[in-house]
Amino acid sequence: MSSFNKSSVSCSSEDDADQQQLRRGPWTLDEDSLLIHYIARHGEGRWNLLAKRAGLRRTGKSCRLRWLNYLKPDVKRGNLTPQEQFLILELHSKWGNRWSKIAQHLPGRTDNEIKNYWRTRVQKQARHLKIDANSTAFQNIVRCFWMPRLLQKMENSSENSAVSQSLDQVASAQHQALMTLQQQVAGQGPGSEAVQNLENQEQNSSDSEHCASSCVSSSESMNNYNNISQISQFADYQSSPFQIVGNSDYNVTDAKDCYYVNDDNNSNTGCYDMETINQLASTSALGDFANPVGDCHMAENNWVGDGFADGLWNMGELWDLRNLQ
DNA sequence: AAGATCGTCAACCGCCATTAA
DNA sequence: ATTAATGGCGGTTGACGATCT
Repeated sequence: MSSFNKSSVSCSSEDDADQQQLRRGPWTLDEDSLLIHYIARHGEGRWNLLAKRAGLRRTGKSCRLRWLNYLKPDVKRGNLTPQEQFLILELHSKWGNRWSKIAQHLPGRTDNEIKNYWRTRVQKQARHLKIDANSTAFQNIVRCFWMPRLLQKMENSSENSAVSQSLDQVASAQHQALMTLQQQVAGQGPGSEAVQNLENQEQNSSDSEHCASSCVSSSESMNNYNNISQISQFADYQSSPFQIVGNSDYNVTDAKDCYYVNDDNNSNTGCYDMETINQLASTSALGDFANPVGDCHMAENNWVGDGFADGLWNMGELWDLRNLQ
């Protein structure tokens, strides 16, 4: 932490003297307490002034950051749920590194946290695969492997692990699925478009529902959302987590933290939130979605876990897959 | 057991947009 | 209209604990 405690050159002016006294680095409990109590009494804003009046030898920016990212009461801590991870992946595919915008759709999560998640978990996988995290190939891998796994995980958790598969079954299913994938990919031309081709092949399949259940594809992911919406049609509309609304973009309402998702073709717009996704995961219909059958069928429960790096990508097998590209 | 390496995440930095004077 | 202050955002850094060798 020594690098944070640089002392500035002494100066006669008052401002510079203040600067010299500014603290950096990790916040102490006392500082946290000062900030919390001051904001409780006077509210947020005017951060530079706040810092001075609260007796904090910190920059206004530092105070703001500490409050927004850590001290604010509604800041959620702990591991991101599969639902949250799913949303991050989906929203990032749509908006890119617009962390703040993405964070608006994950109540209690900060842009910093989401950014850290992306860099430490998602980009790491891209690095291991030696693929650019922004490449189409990687995005397709995310859609075809990661997101369905998250949905599966959501479903599994919603079932309270009542139904458990044996490890042998899981390993066998995944192995079989991978073999299928590899066969498909091997049949494609060279280059990083292999997975894309695979996905296209899926999309060109005559069985559109099968396709939808196999990949969560980005520009096409909205179609899958529509599939979810279709699924919702089977439910009682009063209690359905989806609502049809006229919004043309992702949006969030203060009242319900509800996500309005519209596809690019201006058809159905689904409104859903974390709870919604949870509910969906518990439906048998989504079960099909979350448990892809056929060409992209992967069934390893641990692919998506609290520790992403552990079993999520099954790196060796993805390596094989990548090498076939 | 100890050093090296890795992963996570809080915090900082610089830039830009907005607002107030 | 201009300028300084402030707020917000995305990128980056570095401390520290965990894991590996």
